[in-house]
Amino acid sequence: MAVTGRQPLSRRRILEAAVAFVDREGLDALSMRKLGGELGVEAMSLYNHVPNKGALLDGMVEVLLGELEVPPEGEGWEDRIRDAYRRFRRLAHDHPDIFSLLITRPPEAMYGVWLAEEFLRTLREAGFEPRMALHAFRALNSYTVGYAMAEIRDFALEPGGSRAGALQLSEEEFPHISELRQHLEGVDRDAEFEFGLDLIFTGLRELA
Amino acid sequence: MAVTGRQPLSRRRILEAAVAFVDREGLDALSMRKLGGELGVEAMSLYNHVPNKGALLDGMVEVLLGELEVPPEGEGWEDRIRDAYRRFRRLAHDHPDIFSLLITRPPEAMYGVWLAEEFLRTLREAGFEPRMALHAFRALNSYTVGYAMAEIRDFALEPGGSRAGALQLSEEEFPHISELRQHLEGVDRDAEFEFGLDLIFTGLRELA
DNA sequence: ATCACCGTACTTACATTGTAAATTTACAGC
DNA sequence: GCTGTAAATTTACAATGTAAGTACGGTGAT
Repeated sequence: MAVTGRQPLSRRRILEAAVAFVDREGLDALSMRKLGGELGVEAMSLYNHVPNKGALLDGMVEVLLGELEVPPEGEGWEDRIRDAYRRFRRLAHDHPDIFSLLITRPPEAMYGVWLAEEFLRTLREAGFEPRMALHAFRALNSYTVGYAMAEIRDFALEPGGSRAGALQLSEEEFPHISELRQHLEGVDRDAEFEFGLDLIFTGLRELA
Repeated sequence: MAVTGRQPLSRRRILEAAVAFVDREGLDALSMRKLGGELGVEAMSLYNHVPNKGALLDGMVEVLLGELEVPPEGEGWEDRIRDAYRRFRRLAHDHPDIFSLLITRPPEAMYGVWLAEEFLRTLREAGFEPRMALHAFRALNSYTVGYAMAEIRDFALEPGGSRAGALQLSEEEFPHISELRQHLEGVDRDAEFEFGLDLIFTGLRELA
């Protein structure tokens, strides 16, 4: 019987299906069998293109970072770098579970080299010493990764996650957190993220 | 036959054993059966004290944060806050896998409230408006979490992880990364972390 | 056309996992 | 002692990652 013309499996197709699946169902739901099912194929067939599940996860991170585009030149170095980090943060929104993978997994390869290279070039051209460029790079990276992760988890262990209103904590015991309540609704996360960048860039101008 | 006088199970004992086990063997190695074995008990016995594995993981995070101590008053607000974040970062070093859990898991309860409360009090007393205190809090949190995670993974996708020397990338393609090579050895992470805090505090003094 | 080959997909199998359900054990108060 | 209750065990099952072996389908050589 003629099989419905399913196109052949490939590493790329598998990774993309996995990303789509995880975006839809969450990382915990991902299993080789279900992913196979998604592609109209048995679980073991995947192993012809991916050595094991770990490599699959790494590949998904690879796909994720593949979505990043280098911002165009000519905006001035600071705006350019801000732009890059905005894009990076957007990845976290678009693919939260895969972004978490990026943070969590001990990396096999260096997915991000070219990205780092671009960043360093921009900073060097802006006049930073190599070592200072590295520090700046890491500071901005750390901040952005941390902020994005906090967003993904909805600022969970901080006062003011969306569910913060749900849990009742006594005003006497936690007066300052309670005080914040009213302010929390109105916080614009884009602006808040941007403010954090402001802090770091201001510091850089001052200290570098 | 008289059983060797094993002390009774308890949530606390289980959580602490789990933390110790994960510190030793890694998070992936943790299973209910092995943890039971660790305590001289069958897997299912654990369920008398912990509803499921998820709750176990949450409890481990709880234990982790329980190790945090509030820095003493009287150092001046900035040093006090720096101190708190140094301690926080140290948690990541002492219990890397559990620290990752803290970042990753969707939280059931707010472990950290009292910590946040303390932080906000300090900032408010230092003269920050509530909203600004929130922004500062989140910025510092994000940075510290991000930096600590990067350390745990050894700055993996950045130029300069410990294994960065291992992979060969052409100097023509990545000149700026290559340029950094020589500087990477000498980077003092404590100092680098501190520098990031400097950046943010400088920004705060300037912008707040 | 036949045959050998080889990569891809499928089948079967197994150890390990989390945990539900039923059962046994151990100890408290009478 | 007997009984009630909490804790520990036993048994069981479905789901997982993946090793090993098998079948298949297309390509190139004869």
